[in-house]
Amino acid sequence: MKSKITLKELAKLLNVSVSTVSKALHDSPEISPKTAERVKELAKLHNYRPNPVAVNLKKSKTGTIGVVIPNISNNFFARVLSGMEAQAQKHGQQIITYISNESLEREKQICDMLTSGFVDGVLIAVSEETQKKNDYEHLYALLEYEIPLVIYDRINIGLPTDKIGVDDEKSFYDATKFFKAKGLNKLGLASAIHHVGIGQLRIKGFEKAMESGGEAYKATSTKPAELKRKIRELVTSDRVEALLCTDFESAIMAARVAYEENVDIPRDLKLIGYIGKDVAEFLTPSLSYIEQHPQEIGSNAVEVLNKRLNGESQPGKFEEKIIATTMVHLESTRF
Amino acid sequence: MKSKITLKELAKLLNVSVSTVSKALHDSPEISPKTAERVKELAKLHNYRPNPVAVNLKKSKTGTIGVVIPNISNNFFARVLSGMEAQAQKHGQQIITYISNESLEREKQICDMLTSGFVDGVLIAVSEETQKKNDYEHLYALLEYEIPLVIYDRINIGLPTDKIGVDDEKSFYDATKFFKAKGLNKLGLASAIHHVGIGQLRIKGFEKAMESGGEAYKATSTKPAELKRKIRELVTSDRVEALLCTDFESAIMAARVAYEENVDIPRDLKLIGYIGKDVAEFLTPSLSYIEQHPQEIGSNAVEVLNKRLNGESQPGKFEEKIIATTMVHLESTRF
DNA sequence: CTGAAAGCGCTTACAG
DNA sequence: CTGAAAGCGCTTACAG
Repeated sequence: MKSKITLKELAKLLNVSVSTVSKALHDSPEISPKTAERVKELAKLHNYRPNPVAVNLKKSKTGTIGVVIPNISNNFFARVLSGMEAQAQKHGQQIITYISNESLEREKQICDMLTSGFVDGVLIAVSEETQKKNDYEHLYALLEYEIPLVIYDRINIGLPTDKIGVDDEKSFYDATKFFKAKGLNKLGLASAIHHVGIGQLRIKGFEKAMESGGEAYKATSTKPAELKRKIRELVTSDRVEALLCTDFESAIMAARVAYEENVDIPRDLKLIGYIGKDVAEFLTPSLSYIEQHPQEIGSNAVEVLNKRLNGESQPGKFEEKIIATTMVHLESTRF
Repeated sequence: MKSKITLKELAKLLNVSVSTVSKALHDSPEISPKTAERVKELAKLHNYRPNPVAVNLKKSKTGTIGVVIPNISNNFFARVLSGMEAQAQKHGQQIITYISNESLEREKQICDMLTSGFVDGVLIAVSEETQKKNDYEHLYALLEYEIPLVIYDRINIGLPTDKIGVDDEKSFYDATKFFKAKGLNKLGLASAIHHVGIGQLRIKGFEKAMESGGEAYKATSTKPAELKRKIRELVTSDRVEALLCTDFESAIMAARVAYEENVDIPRDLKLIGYIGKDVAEFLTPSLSYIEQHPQEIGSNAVEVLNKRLNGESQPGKFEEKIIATTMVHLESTRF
C-alpha cells in the first residue's frame, strides 16, 4: 500500500531542503549535477509524482478544460469529445465533461459553476433551447470572468469568441448541385431543425443551388408526426427524385417513409442526410451522408483554446475556423 | 471585467480576518450573527466563490471522478457517461473523461496519470485488448495507491473492486426462452464478441435455455467477412427462425444479410440484438433489443464509488451490483 | 550550489 | 466572538 510520497518526505530522506528537491526535479541549473542525480534517483525509486492540485494552486491554473455537450447520445458530439480528449492528452490537459441535454437551465448551472474556477477554458456547443430563446447572458458571464471560450459546431452566434465548425451552407449547396449535375430535376429538402441556425444555413445552401432551375420542395416541422406527413407527401405525391435531410431525425424518417411506402432507394429516390457514419453505414440500404469530421472539430477546438490560453491569439480578435465537409456516397445515392 | 475575488480581499474590505470570513461563510457557530451577515452580504455582492483548487488542496481531495471509456462512439457508453455526469452533478463532483479506444497501451497511460492524483476515484470499463491479454497490472497499481476503483459493464474480471453491470447470462436465457415459448424450434446465435467475457456469458445463457430442447445454431467470428458468411448460412441453409445477436456488429450484419437475401423480418426471421435504442428504433424494420439501462449503470457506478469514498463501504468487502435488463420488442420480433 | 521564506487560496485547531 | 498561526504540497525569487 504505497501512499503518495511528497516533496517534503523526499527532502527529509535526502537530508536536503524542499527547494533543492523541487529544483533538482525541474532540472534547474542552480543545482549541482551530483545532487540532482541523487534526488532523481530517489524520486524514481519512490515513483514520486507532484501533486497536481498543489501545482495548480501555485500556478493559478487548473490544467483542465471544460467541455459542454448538448447531447452525448448524438454520435456527432461523442466523436467531437473523442477528438478533444485525444488532443488534450497531448498537452497533458484533462477534459471535464458537462452535458446540457439541450437545456438552457442546465447550461446556465454549468456556466455558473464554471465561473468558480474549475477549468482554464471552456469549449461549448450551445443548446437548442439557448438558441431558440436567444439568451446568452451566462456565456457573457464566463467571458467577464476572463475564462476563454471556444464555440464549436453551432457557430452562427454573435458572441465575441473563437469559433470552430463546418460550412453548413456550402455542404448542402454542393450536395444539391451534385444531384442536379446527375440530371435530377425535382429535389426535396426535409428538416426538423429549420428553426435553429445550422438548419437555416443548410436550407439556404439548398435554396441557392436551386436558384439556377429545377423544382424545389420542402418538408419542415419540429413535430415528428407532421414532418412524417410532409415527407410522405413529397415522396408519394410530389415524387421528388432526391431528398436532402438536414438532420438525423428527418433522414431516418425519410428512410422509414420509403420503407413503408415501398419506394425503392436508390432506384426511385436518392437520399442524403446529415447523419453519423455510425448509423449511416448500417441502415438498409446504407445512407449517404455528409461527413463533418467531428474528431477534427474536437481537436481543433482544443488547439484554438490553447492558443488563447497561451496568449498566442490577439486579444479582442477572434478566430473562426471552418472544417470542410465531405459527401460520402453509400447505397442511397447510387446511380 | 470582474476578476475573481479572494477571501483575503473580502477580509480586507470588511476589516476582519481571513479566518472570520471563512468561518462566517461556513455558518460556523463561533461567529456572531451580525458579522456573519455582513460577510455574507459582501460575499454575495462580489459573487464570491471559493477557489476549488485551494479547497481541494486543503482537503486533500480533488472533487473529481475519472471515467475511463473504451469507445465513446458506442452509444451504450455515451449514455453510461451521461448517467454518471448527472449523478456526479448531484454530489458537486466533476467528471474527467478518458477514452481508451479499446487499447491496453492507452489504458495503461491513463492509469499511470491517474496515480498521480488527478481524481478521487475511478470508474472503468476495461478495454477489449486488456481482457484478451489478461493484463490487469495497471489496475492493481491504482489499487495500491488507494484510489478507489469501480468496474462497470465488463465486470467478469477477478479484481478486488466494486462492480456494476448487467446480468448478461440471464438476459439471453430469457430471450431464448421467449422464442421457445412462442413455439420456435430452430434458434440461432450470432456473435462477434465470443472471445470476451460478456459475450461468453450471453452465449452461455442461450445454451442453457436450449438445453431443454430445440435446434441451436451458432455463428461466431471476429472477422466481419467470416461472420457474415456464417450468418448467411444460418439464415439461408439452416433457416433458423430467430436469431439472437450478442453485440452491435452481429445484429447489424444479421439485418443486412436478411436485406440482401430478401428474407422478410419478422415474417421469416425474428431478430433481437444487444444494440442501442438509438439505432434499433431507426432501422427498417426496427430491431428489437435488450435494454441495458446504461444511464442507471452510470448513476449507480457513481453512487457505489461515493459510498466507498465516504467510508460507507466495508474495506475489503466489495459490492457487485446487477441492473436488470429489459427486452424491448419492436418490429423485428413481431408475431 | 543550497536553503529559508513567501505565497498560491483556503480551513481549522488553538489562543485570547 | 475574533484573529494569529499552521498547514495542504508545491514553486520561485532571494539571500547566503
